[in-house]
Amino acid sequence: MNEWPFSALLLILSSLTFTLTYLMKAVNKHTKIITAATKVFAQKGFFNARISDIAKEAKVADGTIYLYFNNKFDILLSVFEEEIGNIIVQVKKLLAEETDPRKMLEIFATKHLSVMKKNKNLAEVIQIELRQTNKLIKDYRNNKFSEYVNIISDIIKLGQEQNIYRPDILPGIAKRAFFGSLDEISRVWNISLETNYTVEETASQIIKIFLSGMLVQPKPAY
Amino acid sequence: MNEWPFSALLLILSSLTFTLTYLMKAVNKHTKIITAATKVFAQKGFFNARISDIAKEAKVADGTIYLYFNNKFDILLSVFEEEIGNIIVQVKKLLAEETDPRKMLEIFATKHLSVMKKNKNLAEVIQIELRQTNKLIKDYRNNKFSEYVNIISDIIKLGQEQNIYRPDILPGIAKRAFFGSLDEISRVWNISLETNYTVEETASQIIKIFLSGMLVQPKPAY
DNA sequence: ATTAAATGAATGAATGGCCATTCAGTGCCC
DNA sequence: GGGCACTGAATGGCCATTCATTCATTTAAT
Repeated sequence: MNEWPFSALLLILSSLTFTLTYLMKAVNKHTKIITAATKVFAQKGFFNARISDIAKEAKVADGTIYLYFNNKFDILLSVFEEEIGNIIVQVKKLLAEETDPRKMLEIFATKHLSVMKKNKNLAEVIQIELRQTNKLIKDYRNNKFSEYVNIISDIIKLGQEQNIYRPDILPGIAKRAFFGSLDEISRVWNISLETNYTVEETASQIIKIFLSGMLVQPKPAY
Repeated sequence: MNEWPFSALLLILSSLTFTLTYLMKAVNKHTKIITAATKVFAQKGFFNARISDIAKEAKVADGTIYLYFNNKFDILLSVFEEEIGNIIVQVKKLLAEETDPRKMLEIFATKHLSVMKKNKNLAEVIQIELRQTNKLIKDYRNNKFSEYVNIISDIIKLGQEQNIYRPDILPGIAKRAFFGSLDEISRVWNISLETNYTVEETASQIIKIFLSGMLVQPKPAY
């Protein structure tokens, strides 16, 4: 009776400690492996990356990786889902504070370019490895990638409802064009050694083109 | 004296036959292997493609491939150089007959999309494998790919000289945006099973966006 | 004209290296 | 002392590349 609360406390503490330790360790290892894998995949490409490279980078044993992932391919998928998920959350948060569809597109472009410029490893994984993968998965999996790109078409539809964007623009095509532009630009940033335009300059050019077009004013009929 | 012309004829015929046979065989094998490799790479990806797959597809022995190519990677490069070279020639020929920079962009878009739609194997090799590869080669090799994309910026510069395109558009960025749009669209065509917009519809949308922008008329200041 | 080397293209089975995955073992914590 | 995360050496399969051999064609010799 006297000791019961104490031992209960101990029990709770102990279980709590255990749980925390377990989770922390698990999360840390998991995260460490994901981070390491992102880096290694980006540097060597998926097929040239060795499990032992990832293990070394993450400072775990080769075998440990198989305690957290089923196989090499599974690592790639996890890298992607996790990383693009983060970006989606960030972008949506930024967009929630803006109502002008013109500004919203600019926010998307700026965010995309700055993330890709800052995190070249991630950028390379998304641009190259993801595509490899998509090809295998095709439409079988309704992936995060679609969710990401659909943010663009949602903005365009919103702008059309507000009579800001032309109704004859097909959002399904325009979203591809817009994303493709950003993707190609960040792809080139990643492979070229030269210093480049800033994120802001580039986003501004892209917005200029997509909102107003390349023709001089006043517009000739075309 | 009597027989000389005849034997000379024979000699010519024989040497001709020899040359033709030799060349035909060589060209055929080389071409057959390239064609087979394009198909196999597109279906399985570079790293999953087996030399034996290519050999089987080309109906030659595994070893034969090494009489024409140094190694697997060399095959990939050859596939690319050869195929994109063809496209460049075709596009340049089409463009030579047009002087309006607006029409020229449309021609480029239409040609690119139709080639990529028609030849899905090639499209996949270019879109995915080439990028894999570019990453390894980086700027070490001044490749055909640059030549291809620079066609776009040349058109834009031409248009700027003629005061048709806005001078504040940076051709180096715009070319990436334009190519990226086309590339992303044809990439999606390739992985999705649904029937899509036609080449003409799509090219028209792209041109609409890049020439006049997505904003409604009259343009609000932005 | 016929036969006998010689050339070299083509073959495909064998080699050898690489590496994803496994699993028997270690040590830690309860 | 047993359960657990973790380890890393060993395994086994795969596949690019090689090379001894076959086959077809040309050249040379008689």
